[in-house]
Amino acid sequence: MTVIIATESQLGRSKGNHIITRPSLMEELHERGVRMTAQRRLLVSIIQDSPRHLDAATLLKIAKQKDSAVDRATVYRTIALLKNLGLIDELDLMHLEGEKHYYEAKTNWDHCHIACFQCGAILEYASSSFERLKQDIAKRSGFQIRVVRLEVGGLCERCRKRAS
Amino acid sequence: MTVIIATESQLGRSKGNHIITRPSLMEELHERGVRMTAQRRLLVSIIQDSPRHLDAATLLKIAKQKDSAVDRATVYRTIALLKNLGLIDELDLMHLEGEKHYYEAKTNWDHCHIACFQCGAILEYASSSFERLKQDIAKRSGFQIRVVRLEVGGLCERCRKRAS
DNA sequence: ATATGTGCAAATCTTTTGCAAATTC
DNA sequence: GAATTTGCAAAAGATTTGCACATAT
Repeated sequence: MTVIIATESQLGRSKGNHIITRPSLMEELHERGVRMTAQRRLLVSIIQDSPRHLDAATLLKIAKQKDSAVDRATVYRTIALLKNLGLIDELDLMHLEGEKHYYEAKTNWDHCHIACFQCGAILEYASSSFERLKQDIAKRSGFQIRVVRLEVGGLCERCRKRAS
Repeated sequence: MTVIIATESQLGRSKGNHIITRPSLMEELHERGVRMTAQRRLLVSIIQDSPRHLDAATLLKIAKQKDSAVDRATVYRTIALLKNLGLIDELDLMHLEGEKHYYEAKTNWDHCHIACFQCGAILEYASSSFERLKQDIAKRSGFQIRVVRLEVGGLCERCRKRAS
């Protein structure tokens, strides 16, 4: 079971003085002159609007409800496209349910995903200390950072209390 | 506080005043009363001593050189055992070469892995800001953290300069 | 002696690919 | 019309599983 405690809705709140948003995938694609097909539009809008993290199989299932012709291969190819353009992030969510990958539209602030091994809840968390760490890493390592993935696994507050 | 940058081989140096070490897997297993077989001893010692990050197939290949009877299934079962006991960490290394997972004996300080998309170099990086972020996350989320995975992808200094 | 671990071979799950037909610009 | 994308079906890659036999305590 995947329970989402704070996702986009709450994530879009504020982080200090800053607002966390998800830039429009469609616009980004257009700006980069990417050829748009009906299926791409469909898949992209599903990813953009999904309230939960989608894996390839789920994305396919949802897409098929609108266009039964959509094929697995197209889903994977579209994911690869978006990933290579840096428009979506790939997550494992600590492999709580198998080895699949999950995807979400990139936010203007990186955030981490915290998964509860007990109940499967996923919490999203953005903080300025994360930003500071990124700066720190970039400066000291000399790397030009393109993607960051921070995932945490443990026991959520409720499960921790229940266990003890 | 000082922060160090190190590749696998250099990891084990120092982090400020602290020494980064990899506790003995064998001892940990013994302490927990885990039944030890010849193959477990072999696999565990390979993981413990490996200077690079191992994926299941590579671990199998190395193990077979010592004991040709070792089977893939045993490798996966041993990895699962160690992972569930929290004795090894699982990494993706940004999927630079396929979807496989890599494993390493846990260190007493969490560290992040930075991968160069261009040349494939992997840099390991431990810092006090990482520790601070972990504290921050634990406190704010109420989670009891068990595993942390921070992976970064980008261009290393050399590739960045070469590209421009 | 009993519980646990292992090899084998087959199955499962996720992702990728070659190619002819369809679509976009 | 040329270049790109798609469906299909097959392949590939990574990991898991059932079961009879072997091993550890």
